[in-house]
Amino acid sequence: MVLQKRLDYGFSGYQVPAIPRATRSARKRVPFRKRDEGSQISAFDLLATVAGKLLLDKESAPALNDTWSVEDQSAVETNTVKEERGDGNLSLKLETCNQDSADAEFFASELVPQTSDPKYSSKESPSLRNGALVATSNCLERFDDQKLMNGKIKNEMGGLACNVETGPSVCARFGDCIKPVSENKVSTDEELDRTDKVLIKGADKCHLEDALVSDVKPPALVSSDISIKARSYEDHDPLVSFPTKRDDVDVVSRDDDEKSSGCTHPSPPREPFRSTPHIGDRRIRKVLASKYWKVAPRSKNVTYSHYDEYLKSGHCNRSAYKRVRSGKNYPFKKRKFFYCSTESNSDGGTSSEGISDSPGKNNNRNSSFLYSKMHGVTGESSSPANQHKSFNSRDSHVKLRIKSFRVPELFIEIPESATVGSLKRTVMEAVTTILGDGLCVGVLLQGKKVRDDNKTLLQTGISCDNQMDALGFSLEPNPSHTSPSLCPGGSPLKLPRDTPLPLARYPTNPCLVNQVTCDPSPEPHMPNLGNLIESNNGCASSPTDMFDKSTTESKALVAVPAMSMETLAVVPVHKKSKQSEVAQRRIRRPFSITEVEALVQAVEKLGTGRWRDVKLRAFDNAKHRTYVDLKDKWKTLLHTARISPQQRRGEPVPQELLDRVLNAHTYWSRQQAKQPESCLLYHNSTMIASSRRDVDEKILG
DNA sequence: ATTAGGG
DNA sequence: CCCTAAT
Repeated sequence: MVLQKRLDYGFSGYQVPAIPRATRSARKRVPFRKRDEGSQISAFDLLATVAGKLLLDKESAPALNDTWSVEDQSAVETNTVKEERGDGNLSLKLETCNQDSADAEFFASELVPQTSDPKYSSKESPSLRNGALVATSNCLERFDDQKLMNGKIKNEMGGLACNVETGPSVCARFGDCIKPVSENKVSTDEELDRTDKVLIKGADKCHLEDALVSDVKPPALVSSDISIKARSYEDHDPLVSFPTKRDDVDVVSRDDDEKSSGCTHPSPPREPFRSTPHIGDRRIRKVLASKYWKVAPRSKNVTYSHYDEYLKSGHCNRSAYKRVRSGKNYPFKKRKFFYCSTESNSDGGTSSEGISDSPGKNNNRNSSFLYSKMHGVTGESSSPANQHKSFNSRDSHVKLRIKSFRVPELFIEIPESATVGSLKRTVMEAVTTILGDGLCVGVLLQGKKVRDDNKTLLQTGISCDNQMDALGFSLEPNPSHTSPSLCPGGSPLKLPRDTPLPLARYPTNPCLVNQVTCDPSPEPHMPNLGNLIESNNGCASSPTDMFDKSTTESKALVAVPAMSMETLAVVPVHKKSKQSEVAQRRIRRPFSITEVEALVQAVEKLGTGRWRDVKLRAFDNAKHRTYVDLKDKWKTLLHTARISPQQRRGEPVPQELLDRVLNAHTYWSRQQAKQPESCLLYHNSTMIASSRRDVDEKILG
């Protein structure tokens, strides 16, 4: 609880999947901008792979690498959304808390792909340009490899799945097999061929010709046990669906419909329906985007089958998908996620941008509403929805929809004199640090943290039958990364064996932080790293075991980019803007002997119980000493005076002063019992220990 | 806003 | 130092 208070801005949610454009509008978001250095792994990727094991679209990745900045403070405070640019970059949304200690929500969402840009469609993927991205992909690849080794990976193009729980091998996969339709497979399968052609045609008609890329979604990863699919529903990219016989227009409409198919059965069956080829034209997507969100009835599985098979057949082999990763096919996945719209989505529902009208869309839209509420859930329960019960029942798999992760809170304090730009930077850095630092995933059930990683879902009580609302996930700071320096006590957190130590994400020297923030105030500031630590503690019992399985993976990922976060996540400064921000604990400022002297003197004169007067008299110009502080100090002085010298700690207080404290205390105590006003009496009778000067002064006063 | 005390 | 209840 305490922690909460300290946060000025808490990032409580990280929304992984892209939010449909329409939706976005509803929510306010603060755009983030890209950072100069491109060498680090994107936070997004980290989240996806390491921490959240979420499958994210590659598309978004590029953006993450960039630095984010808050548009402006007001936006943050007001929860205003700034429109992100259409550059296709990922945008993060920062939502501040209007209420007291409410946490701000931080969302990362991907932008709707820019359809029109040809370059993306075919070859150059933004990622390539960005070194960071490259790194990412590598990491990802590793995962892929692992999976492959495990044999669990499926080649089909599936939707992204997020395996939260079990599999060691959970990895986020980004576009596994994506190829331009035209290029890839057409030749291979005739059947498919046909389809493809059709598709292409449709595309053309739509004027989408520039980029027809069929995106194949990565198959859902199925880990042995249970896989939670973040985007189960979305598995089928709308675009994919298009293969049907419809004409151009149809294609569009289809997309919408397709979504429904998203939920697939995890492991066992690699049903054709699962894999969904995507036609990857950005434009198309864009167009379709509106529809994506809608829930579609899964009627079309059949339709896909060909396609799926085709895909399975091996068109998407590893190489293919490497390729994909590296560059090209970002486009498809995102949508999937959200077929269940979040609130925003629902809101966005309004946004049907110029999309072609495809009949039947409305239906989908409605369904999306169901989820509208979920959006806001940042806290404990991330309410995964398992909406389609029908799917669940048959296999023992629990299907979850992870709406958002709770991200560890960050405390950001900035001097009022700071510029908006610095605020932006600060937030950016804080977020980046957190996100990039490697995260653990926490599982919350009924608001309680599930600490035992070894329990099965069943044992834990997580089952399809349960209200999924009770289940939540959280992203927690990776304890291993917490810098020892942060621990005041000097007892650094234990590092888990596996963790990569070398990564020092947080500045060792707190001061650095300050520099960054430019806190004008003369007073020393302490870094507020505490919250990080605290939150860690608060989390799971042993951070280490938190994600055993994923450990390996995460390690790798984390290590790679070695984020060079020069800045600390936490930036100390003072910001008092609102009550909402809980004040940070004031820095400790031990009383100097001089101060003690002044205090004692004042108390001798004024007596205890008149702290305001004491303050005015002796500490009027010491703004950091409040009367409460003085009162507290007196309390401790008294205590110190009463204990043996050996027990005293800190800078020793002259015995003489302590004696005076004792005397004054006894005297004033007595006075209180009797009559309040006898300063003189005190002087006359008790001043033995008082110095001459004191006496004089008192008398004078 | 202060005081008094417990934490 | 913080937090609160009680003034």
